[in-house]
Amino acid sequence: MAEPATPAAARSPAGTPQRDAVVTRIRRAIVLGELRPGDKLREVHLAARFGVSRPTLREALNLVVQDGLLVQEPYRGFSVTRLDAGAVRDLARTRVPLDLIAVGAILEDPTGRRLQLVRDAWRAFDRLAFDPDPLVQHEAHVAFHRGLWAASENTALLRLWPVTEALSTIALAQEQAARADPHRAHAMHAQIVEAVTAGDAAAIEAVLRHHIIDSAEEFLLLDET
Amino acid sequence: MAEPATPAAARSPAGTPQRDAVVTRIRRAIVLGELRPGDKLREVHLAARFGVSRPTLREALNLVVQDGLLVQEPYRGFSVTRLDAGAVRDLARTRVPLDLIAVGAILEDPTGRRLQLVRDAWRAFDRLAFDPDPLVQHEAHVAFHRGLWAASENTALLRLWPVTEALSTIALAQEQAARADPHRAHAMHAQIVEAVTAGDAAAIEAVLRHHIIDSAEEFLLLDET
DNA sequence: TCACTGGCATTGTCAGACAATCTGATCGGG
DNA sequence: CCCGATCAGATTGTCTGACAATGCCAGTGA
Repeated sequence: MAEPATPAAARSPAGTPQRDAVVTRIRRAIVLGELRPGDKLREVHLAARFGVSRPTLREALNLVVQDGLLVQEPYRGFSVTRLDAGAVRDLARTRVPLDLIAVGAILEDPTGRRLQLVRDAWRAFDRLAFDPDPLVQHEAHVAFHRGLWAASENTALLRLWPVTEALSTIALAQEQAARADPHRAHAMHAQIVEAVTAGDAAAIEAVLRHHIIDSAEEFLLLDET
Repeated sequence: MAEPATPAAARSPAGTPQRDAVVTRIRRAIVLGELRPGDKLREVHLAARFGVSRPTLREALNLVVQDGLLVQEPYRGFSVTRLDAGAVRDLARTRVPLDLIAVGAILEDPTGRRLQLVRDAWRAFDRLAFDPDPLVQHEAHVAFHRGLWAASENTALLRLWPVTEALSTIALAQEQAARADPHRAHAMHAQIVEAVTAGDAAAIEAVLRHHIIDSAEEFLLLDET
């Protein structure tokens, strides 16, 4: 009553719901490795840290659960998803055909607009690929792949993207130390754009497979021996 | 080790949080056509109808949003997802390759366990395909396709399933009237199981394509003319 | 040593309230 | 008569604070 020196409502940035801001901060914490796969999340602690109430925090957590970054067990709480070696292999094997669906749609477009979208995605990535902030690097990398799917203008693919992105993010977060070399990622993406522009289906499949399977292999080497 | 003598479970299955029960009821309402694509959902009304508080209801709604059955616009509320003709076509085109990934993994398994899982899914479907309750029919149909993906033992595919299922459900709900003929679905699924058992890749792709694209066409004929 | 029974920490849920925002209808001006 | 601005009601987003349900762990007794 007479002591609300800092009312929580004072700093609500009247625009986007706070919940979405919390979602972003949770994602960031995972990408940055502050929250590691397997970590348990305690609601009161996080709510205090983010300056929101528990109901709002829970809404945010549930959102993150649904695209796979977190898992929830009833009455046991939320924890960061942990992928085993098989899951990473499955992801790699599944992503290639999905990327090929996207590329197929891009090449089917006679107007060339979709190809232009790919080039736009490339330019955006190119600008940020060597940013000093590793979070920016990660987001640029992810945005490029999302852009590839978006360029297909396939709405079903776009719906599947968040799940795919979350799984990939976890896989990367798991091997926090051996983060992918930005130069290699840049070169790989350049090859992808080049192959798509050329329209050579076989080359596209080869380079995509190389990029994705290779990333997975790198992870598997660390994880298992 | 006494049996779960939970009397409080009068309105929700033992152990599972009420929120999950609400999620199920919302899904059912959509499948049954009580909630039609495009309908707005008012929180107070639904909370009263389901006998839960608004925070709990919102948690449930957010869960359903994430796999695509609902959409949420800030300060405008939740509404049932509506797919246009292009989205349905995209979905059909995207599902075929995904199903082929599953089938590929099933055929790769030398032990035959995955094939057995397919047959299990078929048996479960066969038992319920002609149930008088249309909801049971729908769930049996969906469960068969999920079973096909599950039989691949590909965890990435399993994660993608909820999104795919939600989109398919919406597409079906949209043409509430012209519900698929259960006999045809039964025959189609029989063909799929047969082709997978035989291991004939070309035949599998043909029958899958036929089943999925055909369902989509049926929808498109109603929607567009 | 091991099964069992508490207590404690954490999650699941509720109720009511208030602020922020959207919606639709009314009203004044061109 | 038509059109845009304004205002009240309705709806969503969020908070506080509390209580119930469940899981976890330590202490107890056989």
